[in-house]
Amino acid sequence: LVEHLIRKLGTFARLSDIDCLRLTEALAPVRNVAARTDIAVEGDCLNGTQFILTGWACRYRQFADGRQQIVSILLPGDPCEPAIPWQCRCTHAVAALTPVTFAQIPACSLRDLMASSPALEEAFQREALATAAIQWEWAVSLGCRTGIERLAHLFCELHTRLAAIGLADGDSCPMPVTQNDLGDAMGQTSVHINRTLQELRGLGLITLRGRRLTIHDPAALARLALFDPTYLHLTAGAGRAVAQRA
Amino acid sequence: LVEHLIRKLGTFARLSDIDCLRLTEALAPVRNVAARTDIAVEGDCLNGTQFILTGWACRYRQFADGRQQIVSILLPGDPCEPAIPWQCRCTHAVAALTPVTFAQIPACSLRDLMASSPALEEAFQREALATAAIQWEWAVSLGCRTGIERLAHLFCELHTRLAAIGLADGDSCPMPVTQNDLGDAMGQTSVHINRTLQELRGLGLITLRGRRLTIHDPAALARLALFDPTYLHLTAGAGRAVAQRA
DNA sequence: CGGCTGGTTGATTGGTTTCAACAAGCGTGG
DNA sequence: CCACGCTTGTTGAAACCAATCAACCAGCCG
Repeated sequence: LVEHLIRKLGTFARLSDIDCLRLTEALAPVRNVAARTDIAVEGDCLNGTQFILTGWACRYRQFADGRQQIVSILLPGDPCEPAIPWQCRCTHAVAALTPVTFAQIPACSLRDLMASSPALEEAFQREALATAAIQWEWAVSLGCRTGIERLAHLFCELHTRLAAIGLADGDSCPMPVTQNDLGDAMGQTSVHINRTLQELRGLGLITLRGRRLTIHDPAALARLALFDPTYLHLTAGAGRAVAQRA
Repeated sequence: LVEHLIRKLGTFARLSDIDCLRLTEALAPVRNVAARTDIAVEGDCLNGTQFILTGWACRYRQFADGRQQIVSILLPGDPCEPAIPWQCRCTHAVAALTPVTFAQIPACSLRDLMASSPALEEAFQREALATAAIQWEWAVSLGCRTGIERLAHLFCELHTRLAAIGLADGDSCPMPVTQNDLGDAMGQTSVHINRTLQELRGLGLITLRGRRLTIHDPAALARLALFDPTYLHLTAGAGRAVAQRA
């Protein structure tokens, strides 16, 4: 259950068995929620950090007029908020995209963990850096990639992130999101996502069916997407990434 | 010179005089650069964190075909990258928008600072959280705000952030960016920014002239922008913000 | 067998880009 | 001091990408 979290942190620092054990013990209340339910909402006062253990979630903002925007996609091992050992108020809601199990590390436990294990401290801090870079690149996509480039980039990124935690199967990976979700994430309508997907399929680059993505030509997809996996801060060997062969 | 940095961190934790002194001493090499020069470029290997002391900068990505996107605007007191005490590789370039003075805190000094002062540690960590939230909201703007809402939101945010470090003068603040910069930041062309600005002026909401922004109707601007300053994590009293009166 | 969600398609509308030209401000050098 | 060139801002017309609206289909589940 905590396997993916350990795997993810392990890409940022070498964790000892003790570290992993401590981490596991710190995950206080493990909870399950169904797809489409909120894990945290705007205004929540959190005294700890929630981590996604299994399933996919997203950070989003919704306006009164119905518009909504997904600003991050959270995969197993990702924290719902930056992992800092202080109580703070939630500014952007987090919702489950699929059934999700998540757990909280209370602020005090997190402080203990980081104080007692330099490796864990490093891992958390490097994770924060990687997450920030993902967020920057997300803005790049929304700001200046075309429709087809955006989608291609998202697929490259998600596949690479999944591969890093052992959840990709070669050039194939789960993609349990609706076209509506993709639209909310990429700042476009589901109608347009649909047409863009057809274009990607027509180019022979991907197959997306039954909540599963298969990338037929990783190098070409990465080229189209202007995808350079460097920003993910994945150290070599942490799973083969889409474009490392590009 | 370090006044703005201290002011900013001071909004996140109560710093003692000793903390401020130590912080000042840790800022090793202070440097000046002209506008339009790079402070860090993609691939740089940084063994410390750079902080903007005076002037404005931006984080951006540029593609071979000329497209470019500004993903963050950095104001005095802002770190160029998340402040973590580890060497890491720069994934997104940072450039000065105006003449800038900046300084580095070497990784080892940063570690010492955080180890010796819980207040500084808290301030840095809360700063990271606030920065993340700004980045999320940036994605919201790019993804689902209209042209005029985006610009209005940017002005609200920048004014509020400037006010928090004492750089706003009532409803007025510096805005030393070109329409081209605004376009690169908002994912639009400068031509369209120009027309949107005229619309904002026509509504009597703002004046933007001579690198200075004046907000005539803060409440109306915030309403138009769907601006809710909560996400900036500014504790009350840290400077009057645009929409706190909305 | 409904009813629902998610996916697909077509026609129309509209917001932005593009291209092009020109005006205004400003620093520099003749 | 003025002329020049550069950057920045402004305007207009045409082209285009994506949103909107609406209808329809497929699969799934109670």
